[in-house]
Amino acid sequence: MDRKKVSMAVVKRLPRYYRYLSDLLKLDTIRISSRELSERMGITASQIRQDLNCFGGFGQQGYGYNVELLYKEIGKILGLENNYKTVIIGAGNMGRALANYENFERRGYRLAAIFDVNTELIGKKINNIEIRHFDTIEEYLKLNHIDIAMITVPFEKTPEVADRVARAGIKGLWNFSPMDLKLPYNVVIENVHLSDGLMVLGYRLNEIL
Amino acid sequence: MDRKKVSMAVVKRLPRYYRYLSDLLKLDTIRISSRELSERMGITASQIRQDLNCFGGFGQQGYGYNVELLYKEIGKILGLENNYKTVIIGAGNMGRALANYENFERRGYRLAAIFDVNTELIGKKINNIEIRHFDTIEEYLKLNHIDIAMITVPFEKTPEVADRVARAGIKGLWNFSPMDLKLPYNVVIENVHLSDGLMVLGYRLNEIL
DNA sequence: TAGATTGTTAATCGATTAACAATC
DNA sequence: TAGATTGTTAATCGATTAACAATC
Repeated sequence: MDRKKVSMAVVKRLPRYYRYLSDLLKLDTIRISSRELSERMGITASQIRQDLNCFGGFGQQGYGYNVELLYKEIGKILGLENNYKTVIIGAGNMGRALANYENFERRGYRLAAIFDVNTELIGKKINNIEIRHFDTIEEYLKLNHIDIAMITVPFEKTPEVADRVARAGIKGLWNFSPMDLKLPYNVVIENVHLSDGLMVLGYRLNEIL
Repeated sequence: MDRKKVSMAVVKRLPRYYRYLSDLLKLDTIRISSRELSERMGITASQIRQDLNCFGGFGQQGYGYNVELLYKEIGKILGLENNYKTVIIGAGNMGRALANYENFERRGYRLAAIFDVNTELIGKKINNIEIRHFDTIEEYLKLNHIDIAMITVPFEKTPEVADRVARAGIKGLWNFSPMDLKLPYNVVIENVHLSDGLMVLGYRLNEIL
């Protein structure tokens, strides 16, 4: 894939397009114009056409976009056909929430195992996925091809856990601790900062006060 | 507060500043220059000065910024001194995760109650907060001043639940379902799209493949 | 005072929107 | 063919960075 560099602003909008197209598919919509989609999504038709054309000409003049085709193409762009395999590290409430979150599986992300240090949990299952001891993570990653680790361990443990998993050769980390995880390895990191979002809500409430 | 309109780009960076300042405070750092902070955060010093000057001149020439003062000022800007009161709706894994998330409380958000429809849960407590039946939500909101409802109910239930809570006069909604919640009331909504973040991670992994 | 660093203006860069020729 | 709508270029807008005078 040697397409020109696409800006993060565009990339961050792709999952949203994907979601709206998925909804349209469910409504058995065959085709949609950029104008129609723009009205649903509350953005400009121009932006939609610009965004999509970063990746190719998926539409047809005079017709618009075929919903199913566009949906599949965006799925490919997002790498969903790689069928990423994931593990969750930390079987606390957040880990359990993620393990039960149907949306990931629907998008092609497959959860392979859950890890924790609590010996009482080892061997039990969450959503039919076995909980293993974190001490066996290196061995597990050696034997199984895993793409992404979702890290939902307590704040203080996060750097060490991330380091061990990255060393063991994982390619992507999804970090749920309120810190900007940075590692000296060639690993893609996405940080989820839940409280940051809450504070933006707080800011907006404060504004209209 | 009649300051000029501040762009969302700036607002979204505020919680991050707040977090870094909190870390500096813990390290007993008294003062910091925009250059020093910029190196820690991986952004330009110019941007930091621009951002902060949307809200006032918190620094001092030749000195930099007093960490504690700046921390408190950003806290005020984010509305944290309003001591927002929150409720969680949906006592599933995500609801429980949020109820146990210490970071919110530390930021001044106080959880007042949890609501669910599962009668087996009613009266029990999570993190010492009582679970109440969702049917009593209107009554509860009438008797208690609540600012924000965190909605962690199943996808299909989300629009109805949001509607009821908004009608009952809540001011802010924090939505965890993978949909863009929109309501015809004067209510501030922040949507958390966890899977969107995961898909951006997937995109980035796919890029370096 | 001299050095440091802000606050702020101006320059640059990038992202969004508008416009329209190409084409289905 | 006529109408619709894309793909794409050009114009605009906004956000980031650079520069420097003000000032502690």
